[in-house]
Amino acid sequence: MTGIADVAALAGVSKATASRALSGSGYVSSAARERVLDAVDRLGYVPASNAVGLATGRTRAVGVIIPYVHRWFFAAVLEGIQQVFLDSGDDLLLYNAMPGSVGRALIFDDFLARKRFDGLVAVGLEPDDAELARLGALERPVVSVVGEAGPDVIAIDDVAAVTIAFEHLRALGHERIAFLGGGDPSRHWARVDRRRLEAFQALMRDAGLESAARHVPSAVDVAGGFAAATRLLTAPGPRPTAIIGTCDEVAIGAALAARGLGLSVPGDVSLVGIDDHELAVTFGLTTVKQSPFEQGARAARVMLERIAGRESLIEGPAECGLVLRTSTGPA
Amino acid sequence: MTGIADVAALAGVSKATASRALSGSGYVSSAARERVLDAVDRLGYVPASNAVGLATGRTRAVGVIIPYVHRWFFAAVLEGIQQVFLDSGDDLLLYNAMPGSVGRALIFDDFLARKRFDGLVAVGLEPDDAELARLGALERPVVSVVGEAGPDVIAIDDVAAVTIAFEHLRALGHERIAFLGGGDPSRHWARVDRRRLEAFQALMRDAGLESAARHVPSAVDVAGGFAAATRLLTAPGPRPTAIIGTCDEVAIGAALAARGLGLSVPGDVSLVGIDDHELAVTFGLTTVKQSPFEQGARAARVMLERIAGRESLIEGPAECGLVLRTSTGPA
DNA sequence: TTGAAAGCGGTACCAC
DNA sequence: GTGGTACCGCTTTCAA
Repeated sequence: MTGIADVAALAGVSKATASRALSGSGYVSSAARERVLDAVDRLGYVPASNAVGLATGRTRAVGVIIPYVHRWFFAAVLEGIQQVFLDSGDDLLLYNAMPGSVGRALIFDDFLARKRFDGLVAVGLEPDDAELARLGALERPVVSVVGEAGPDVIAIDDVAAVTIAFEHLRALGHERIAFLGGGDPSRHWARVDRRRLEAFQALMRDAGLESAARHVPSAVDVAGGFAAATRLLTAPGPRPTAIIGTCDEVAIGAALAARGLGLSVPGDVSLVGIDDHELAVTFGLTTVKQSPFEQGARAARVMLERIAGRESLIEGPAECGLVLRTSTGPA
Repeated sequence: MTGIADVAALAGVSKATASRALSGSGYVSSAARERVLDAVDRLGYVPASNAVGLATGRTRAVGVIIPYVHRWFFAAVLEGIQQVFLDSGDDLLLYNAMPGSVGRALIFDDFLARKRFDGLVAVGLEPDDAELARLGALERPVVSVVGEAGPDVIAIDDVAAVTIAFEHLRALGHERIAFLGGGDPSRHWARVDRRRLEAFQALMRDAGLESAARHVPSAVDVAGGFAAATRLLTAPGPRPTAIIGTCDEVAIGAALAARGLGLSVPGDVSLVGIDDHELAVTFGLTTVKQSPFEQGARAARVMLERIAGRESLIEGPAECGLVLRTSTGPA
């Protein structure tokens, strides 16, 4: 292995000078610097990161703890995070902490304790108290995307998102509106999902439409939305004229269910989601768009600030806004 | 920070003994071991991994280089890999190397060169020559899942998979069969996709059905399948009675296209995919199932062997087999 | 502006 | 069995 000693030797300087020349800190004559840099690429020298880490106390790595990777939202967040760290030069340690899994316990009990990172980005974590304590013990910055694992949180305003969907439907004249989601039996996404449900209920109440409100709990994925919508649309009594899905996957499930039942969208029932999932365009789904990729990137940038010891503020909630497609129409 | 010196002091032994007691190598009296272990959890001692790394030359981390994270297949592989490393105790470094991106170049030029891992799992990598050279320079084991970045490759046999789909359709009496995929304009998944296309063409030829074969290139996702199927099904001339999608996402796109055109599945057209995507069941898609999660897990286990210096063999291609649902029927 | 040397936190060889 | 000690490769005083 070629180390900094080799570089120093080839450049005819001491290790100390070589180190300074490379880190850019401290005085080095430009002549010396030149020779060092030259030696570096003659030898193809790459600093041993654990040696650097040992000496500086910094790891130049960031941890990302995330419940799933196979859901659209999470995958996009992860890619956004990665992109920023790719050009800050930080390595990314992945911790896939599925709620309730043994793996998750291992991560909190063992992996995080090793502190192989300078900071931790928590995505949709929804930690319990014990987990929160672990995060605190880290003594390292924690930035969250959706879910509240510390002071720095990046997420859309769920109430605002639901309000946008709701008002769009109201403007089209809908009154019998249903909400799919909230109370996912598997308890994932629980907090976000519940916030959205409560926002919906409040909105209906304030509009004097409380009795026209419907709600079917749904697992937060396509199959869940399909099942929930099937129940909703085959239930006795007047059929709702519009459905809000707690996210696009649920709304897409609802679209499939409606088609399966021979119902036309938006003729018989209008559909709105939240997300702007990659499939939303294929399904013509009207939705409240958000950008998980951008949220991940923003979280990563905030993390870089925190690691650098800067306390710059987070500038408000992440953006979201209506994207009109063909799944909504007049009541 | 509490180090091994503190543990040794509290246990009343030397650093050397403490180290031995913890690593389990070398002679330590059980009395001493007991006291050390005791000290460890009184102090909540966790070894500093970079110090360990410096001293041993091992990182206790594994890199995973993967083109995407937001596709079903890749996400599942990643989760499979993570699961195994979670209980081997190895950290997982993620390198999201999207083909053609600047990030990918950075990864190959800078990140990998740091060698912060004991081995690298390459998922669907399809590296070019320069990239392959970089991997070689790593001097660390490389295990691939789909794509050929070294001697150890875990993947299904694409020819076998296509043959299964083909023979299923033939048994139902289909002759005008189309293949969607192959020649993805974005050039991702290029090798796999092409292998499947060629297998299809050979099969049709051998069955004397060459002139009944159709082929429409498709991007390897739902939107791509939708577009390709729409073209195929609205083209002049006799309509194919069956379609093989290069993967389930493409086949699902085709299902949506068929419905959009008022065609019934499988009445007017039968559909088969490859994968058993999580949406396949919702769409009733008949498919050649494979398990990317299991492939990832297997790759991780092989990696553990290689890191340990063992040369155990890979036991043949990953499994795949037909899953019958409702998207295929008699010609 | 530069170099010697003392760590950083472990591991492992070697003598006792 | 156990302890002293020389590294692992780099950064960072401190003195020159």
